[in-house]
Amino acid sequence: MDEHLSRPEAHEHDHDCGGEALLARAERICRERGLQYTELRRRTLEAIAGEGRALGAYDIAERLSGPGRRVAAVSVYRALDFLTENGLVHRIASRNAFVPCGHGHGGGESTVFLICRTCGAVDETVSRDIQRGLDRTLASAGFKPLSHIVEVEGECGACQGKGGAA
Amino acid sequence: MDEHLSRPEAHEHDHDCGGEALLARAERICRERGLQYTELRRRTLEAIAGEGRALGAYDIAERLSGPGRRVAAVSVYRALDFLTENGLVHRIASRNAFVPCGHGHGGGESTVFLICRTCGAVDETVSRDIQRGLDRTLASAGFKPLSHIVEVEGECGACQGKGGAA
DNA sequence: GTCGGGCCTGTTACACTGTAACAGGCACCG
DNA sequence: CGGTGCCTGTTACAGTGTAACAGGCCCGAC
Repeated sequence: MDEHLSRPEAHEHDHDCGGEALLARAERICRERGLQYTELRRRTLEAIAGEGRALGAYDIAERLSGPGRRVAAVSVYRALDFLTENGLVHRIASRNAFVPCGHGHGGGESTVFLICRTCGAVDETVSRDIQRGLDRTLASAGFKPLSHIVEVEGECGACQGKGGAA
Repeated sequence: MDEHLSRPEAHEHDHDCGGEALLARAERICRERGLQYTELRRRTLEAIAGEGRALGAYDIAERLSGPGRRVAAVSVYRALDFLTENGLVHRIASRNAFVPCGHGHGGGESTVFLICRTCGAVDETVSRDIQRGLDRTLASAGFKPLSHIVEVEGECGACQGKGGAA
């Protein structure tokens, strides 16, 4: 099932498609695992979930800061570490930025990030085909995988329609 | 002291992991394309090729510097841009580091980087299976790819044999 | 109740990564 | 000789990430 995190066509409305679900999942996971769902962590997650594109740590820090409150980037990094370890956000290595995790990764499927060069939206999808290809390649190389990243940069469907593919 | 990680006999596959062939290819490519194979570019490439693991730009700058000569990182970045554009080195996004490009990428195959968490070696391989899976996934998502990265972190065959898999 | 420990956050400092802008050198061409 | 283009040196700075220490809070042990 394709679960698209963000669709630029829903521009006027704070498209947290999956946003509410993500926050609820965060709360549940922390409760289940006996972890603390602190305000900083919640607000960090909200900042990421409320954005259709990948956010850098310093961008998040800026969003969380206000007139009376300053959040340092280092605090954001710690919150991001926590959220990443618990499968609530992903790091986009090619951008040094973070996106919400749109689903609870089952097994046997590779997560793939589709990063639009035009509008900056990051779509997360999964592919059993890629996982299978990866498994075969790794097996033939005698390599034992612990983690992997697959990131594709290009043009999303919405931006192709808007004139990019004239 | 720096650990010298090149293991001449550790690999059984055929492509040359950063030796004479790459330097010869660099010279040929520059000649063919009318580009300048300057000393800085050559030495940058040699530094990368002479290492079994990924090197950061500042590591390279340090290696190229000496008692009478200081190479700034910014110069290394420019050389790396040149080498990357001409398919002589690759950037490892998950490490912010660079490795020699082990072959002349044909079409239809995805390049995959296998990064050993134990010894730091980076192996470059290609996979038609992964490319096919990627194509299918992108087609079904309506996404037009321009570039992509696939990086796997884990344990290489040599390190598994050495007790890592105990 | 108080003490102590663990966890979280604030703060400072610093290292690493990467780019912009300008100046100088060098080759090549008119 | 002067101009042009490319490469490199240099400085400055922005962005990314981590180490180390201090303070606050909760919670269990005493």
